[in-house]
Formats: sequence, structure tokens, C-alpha cells
Amino acid sequence: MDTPQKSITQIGTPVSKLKAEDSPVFNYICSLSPIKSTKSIPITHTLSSLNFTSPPSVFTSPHAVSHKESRFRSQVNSSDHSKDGVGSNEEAGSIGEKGKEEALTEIEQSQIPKNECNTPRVANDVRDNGCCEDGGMNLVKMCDNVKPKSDTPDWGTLISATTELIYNLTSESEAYSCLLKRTSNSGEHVRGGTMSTLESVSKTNVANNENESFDDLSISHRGVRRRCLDFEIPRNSQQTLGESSSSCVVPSIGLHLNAIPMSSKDNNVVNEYSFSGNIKVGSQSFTTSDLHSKHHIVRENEIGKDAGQALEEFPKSSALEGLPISPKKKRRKSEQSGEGESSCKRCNCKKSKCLKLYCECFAAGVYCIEPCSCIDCFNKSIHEDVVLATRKQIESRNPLAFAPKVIRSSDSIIEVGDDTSKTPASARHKRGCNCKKSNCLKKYCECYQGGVGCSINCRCEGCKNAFGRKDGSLFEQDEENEVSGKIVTTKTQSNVELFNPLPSTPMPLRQPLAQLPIPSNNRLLPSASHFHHGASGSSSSGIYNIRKPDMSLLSHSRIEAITEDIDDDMSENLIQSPLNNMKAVVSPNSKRVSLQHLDSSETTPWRRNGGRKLILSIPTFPSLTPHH
DNA sequence: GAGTTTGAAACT
DNA sequence: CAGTTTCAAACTC
Repeated sequence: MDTPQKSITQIGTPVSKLKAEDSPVFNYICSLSPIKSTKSIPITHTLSSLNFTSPPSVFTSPHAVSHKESRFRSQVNSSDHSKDGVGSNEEAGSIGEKGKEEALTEIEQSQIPKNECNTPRVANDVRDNGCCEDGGMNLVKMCDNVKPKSDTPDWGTLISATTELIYNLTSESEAYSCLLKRTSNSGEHVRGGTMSTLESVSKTNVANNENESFDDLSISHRGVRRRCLDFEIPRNSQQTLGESSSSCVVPSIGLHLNAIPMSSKDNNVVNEYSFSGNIKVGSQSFTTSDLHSKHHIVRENEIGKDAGQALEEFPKSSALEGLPISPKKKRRKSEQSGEGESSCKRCNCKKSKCLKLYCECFAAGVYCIEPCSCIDCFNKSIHEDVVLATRKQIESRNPLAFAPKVIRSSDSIIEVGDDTSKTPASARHKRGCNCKKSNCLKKYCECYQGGVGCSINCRCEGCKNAFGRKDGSLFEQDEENEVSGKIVTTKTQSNVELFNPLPSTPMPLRQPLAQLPIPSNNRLLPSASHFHHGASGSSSSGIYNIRKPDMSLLSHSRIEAITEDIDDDMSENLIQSPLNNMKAVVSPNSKRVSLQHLDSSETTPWRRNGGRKLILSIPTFPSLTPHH
């Protein structure tokens, strides 16, 4: 017998939805409360997610697209359109050109074919202006059809529609939580004519469905990710999420993995690389990079802020772009993380012009934004060419320079090897740290900062990393109690950690199972199990269910779960770096990374322990470098 | 908030 | 590749 929920979940496509509208089951669904209906989301989501079709052209032609244009254009409802344009132009004109030339001189101008980006820009412009609008209109119509004429919202329909739609978002966490909030909070959003989320989502979906092929063809990676969320939110969704529901957005998502420790304090934020990297496993994978291809990058000033705030701040920030910001505005990371919602990178660079890896923003692949306190910053959209050139240069030196520093692989415990397998963290620092004095107990240590244990890759001295020591030893009792109050010693427990949906963070990461909050309603649990749709049915599912503490974690969990599936299937495939057909190889003893051709893995650190490959889960990191 | 410490990044 | 310098974040007071 089909339960109503199940029926909902079967409504996987707009077509089926339409059919379902007339069915008694559908009516019954409509009578259900929105909250109940949301139970179907995971399944739908899973299916939807898996429906992403064409394998991504992950590493193809990541031509940078006009950030400026898309960014400004995408201030859809802003009345400051002209202002934006003027602002950017003025800025580019007054500030940009001179300094840009300087910077470009420094970074070998010849590396930047100026026409490089022209074509993609056109394509994107066309897309921005055309297809999405059409799709959006259609979808709005669809939602209108779905929307009952009476004052009583047809929640079942709406939810099934929106859930399905919203699951085309790659930003599960934001989208999901936003949707849930909105759908469950009130009908005003819908009835009152705002329908922002639904419309947004609808647009996204229609755009995805109808223009998928077009997107695939026309969209390539952005060179530089926008502030926050670039990775996960499809462009269309980004637009609308940013504008209509960004208050729901978890701003830390979209951060470079460097930001894990910050964002992790929210405890419901999975780091973006965990997501994108895992999802992307291998060049054949279907999601992140695909989504990246399909969807554009977020505008830096909107995401992570309240929409209104973003709109308010945009003119200001764009006007201020490129201008030094008073150090008084400086906010330290600790403060940022305290804000929870605003843990986007902020730098304080004074000499690097934010064009070196010293700059956290630059290193994270995001532009600097207003809250940054940098001086002479060139890491702005208006200096896109400079940024691109610099990145290219840096990448030429170290192809993984912009890759996430922490490799968060669900297989890492198994894969990494004997000495580190005991350590609980399901991730390792890509290159390892080199700490001398901090004992890997402070955030000077990149491993510690990333919330991961040290590994054999580390050259640290006196390692006492609370997440796992270099020598593989477990924490001492005292230490451990301090950190988490729990000793993780067994393989099972390690596995629990492995599937810990929580981001890396000292406290919760090592929180024992018993101490984890179990949701009063365990609806999440079956939902979570749905994430293993088609999975190998490993113990991870069970663990997963147990660990599901929080609705806000759901989306992240799903990501990880899917990752598991992918890893199962593709664990033998090395993840390709953004560079063409090359394996990124991390030398345990070298800071620099080298590239290795596909036939030499056995001599590399990729293989350890019985020949299993150590997978470098390089996420879909949109290389700035156009590859030809 | 200023100064110090630290280690990554960059440079030689 | 090793040593040195530069840099900015983290940290301390």
C-alpha cells in the first residue's frame, strides 16, 4: 500500500506531478500537513540528484566568464541597475586600469589572452537574459497552476513541486532548509504573491530541465568563484536564493575548505569541499561539476547575507570595491565564525594585493568583499583578468594550489593507511603541516585548522594534534576528554566518525554516539536512509541514521551518503585534478605537488597498504585556467 | 588594538 | 631541494 509520503516521493517529475494532481492520492497528499510531506524530500532529492545526466565536462574550458556582468546583471530586482553598471565601470575605470596594468605586469601579461573570455561571456549573457527567463516564466506558470486558487495553499502540491524542484539545487543545505522553513512557516509567502522561493526554485528547475543541454554546452566553469555558495548553488538558484531566501542561506557554504574550522562551528554546515569533492568523485561523476557547468557562480555580495542586506549593501560594496577598507572594519576570523552566518572569507592583506595565496580569499578562490580589510586589493571582479592570470601563474607552479587543503574522503580512513587509519578524522590535510612550535594544537597548524589529524604527510614536530597525531597515536585520555569527552578507539567508532555528518570541528566531531542528540522525531532517519538509495547497504546507513541529529544536517548527510555510493563504485578511480588527464600527486615530503601521468600510480603515495589507492578527493575546483 | 608568534607561501 | 624572506593569520597582552 502506498503511503501518502511514498506517493509524494513518486512524483519525481513535473509530468508525473501533473498526472498526480487529479488522483485521489494526490488529494490526500494535499490534505497532509506540509511538515509531513517533507518526508518525501530525501527520496525525491536523491532521485533528482541522480538524474543529473550528462557527465560533466569538468575540466573543459573553464573560461572565466564575466563576473562583473553576471554579478551586476543578477541584481535582478535592484533598482540600481544603472548604478551598478556605472559603479562597476567607474570603478574599473578609475581604480582598475592603472593598477591592473601594474599587477598584470607583475604576473606576465602575456598569460592573459584578452579575448579568452569573450565567447563564454556572450554565451552566458545570452543565457542569463534569455533562457533562464523563459524557463523561469514557465515555471512560474507551473507554480501558478499548482497553486490553488483558494486561499488555502495546496501544500501537498506545492511541497512536492518545490521539493522536487529545489532538489535540483546543488546547495542542498540552504535550499533545503530554506524551503522547509518557507513551506512550513506560512502560506503568506505563497499567497502573498511573493512566492519567491517557489518561483526561484521553479525557475531553477525549469532551467535545469529545459535548458540542460544548453547549459551543458554553454556553461563552463567560472574562473573565480563568487563569494560563498558558488559551489553548490546553481546560478539560477543562486540568484533567487540570494535574493529571496538568502536569509536562510548558510553562508559558510561555498567557502574554501580552509574555512572549515570557521564554518564548522555552526555544526550544521558541511564544508563545501566535502560536498563538492565527494560528489564529484572522478571525472565521470554527475553532480557537482556538472552543476558547476550548468549553473553559474554566485554573486559575491549577495550570498551569505540576507537578501535585503545584500541588495542594500551591493551598491555600497561595489562602490567600495578596490578601495582600502579601514582596518577598523577588520573582523577576525574568530569573530566571523562567531557570527555564524558570515563566515565567508575575509582577509586583511596589506602587501600581497590579495593576489597571492597568502590571501585567504584568493586562496579560497573567492573575491574579496567589503568586509575584507585588504589594501590595494586586486582580488575583485573588476580585476578579473589579473586574478585569472595570477591564478594561472600560481597553478602553473602548483596545480593544486587552489585545491582544497583538506582532503575529505569518506574512504580516507581505509585508504590512507595503517598509521593514520586509527585516527578518527575522515580527512587529511592534502600536504601536511610543518609545524614546529605550535605542536599542531593551534590554528597555525593547517591540519588542526582544518579539523583533521596529522598524517604521515606532515613534517610537524611534537605533534599533539587533537584530531589525530602524526604518529597515528590516539589522544591521551585527558586530552581527549578535553576535546570531546570520548575516546574513539574501535573501528566501528571510527566509522561512525567517518559518516559523521558534522563538519570537522573539535567538539562535535568526537562526540560520542550516546551524546549525540537524537531527533525526537526520527523522521530524519528514514530520510537519511533514503540517501543510500542504491547504496551498498553498508553499515554506514545504520550509523547514519543514528547520527542524524538535526534537520539542518540532512542535506549534508545526503551528500556524504551519496558520496559513499560513488566512492563504492569509483574508489578505484583517481580523482582527476582540474588539469587535463593528470593525476595530482601529493608528495609527502614536498610542499610542491607534482603531476603524474596515469600510468605511474604505483610508485606514488596514491597507493598504500595493499595497493589501495589513496584518493585525493579533489573537489570540483573550477580552475581559472582555461584548458584548451 | 598593538605587538608577537607562527608557519605557509614565495623567493633565491 | 634547502635555506631565507615575506606575508598574513593566529595569538597574546
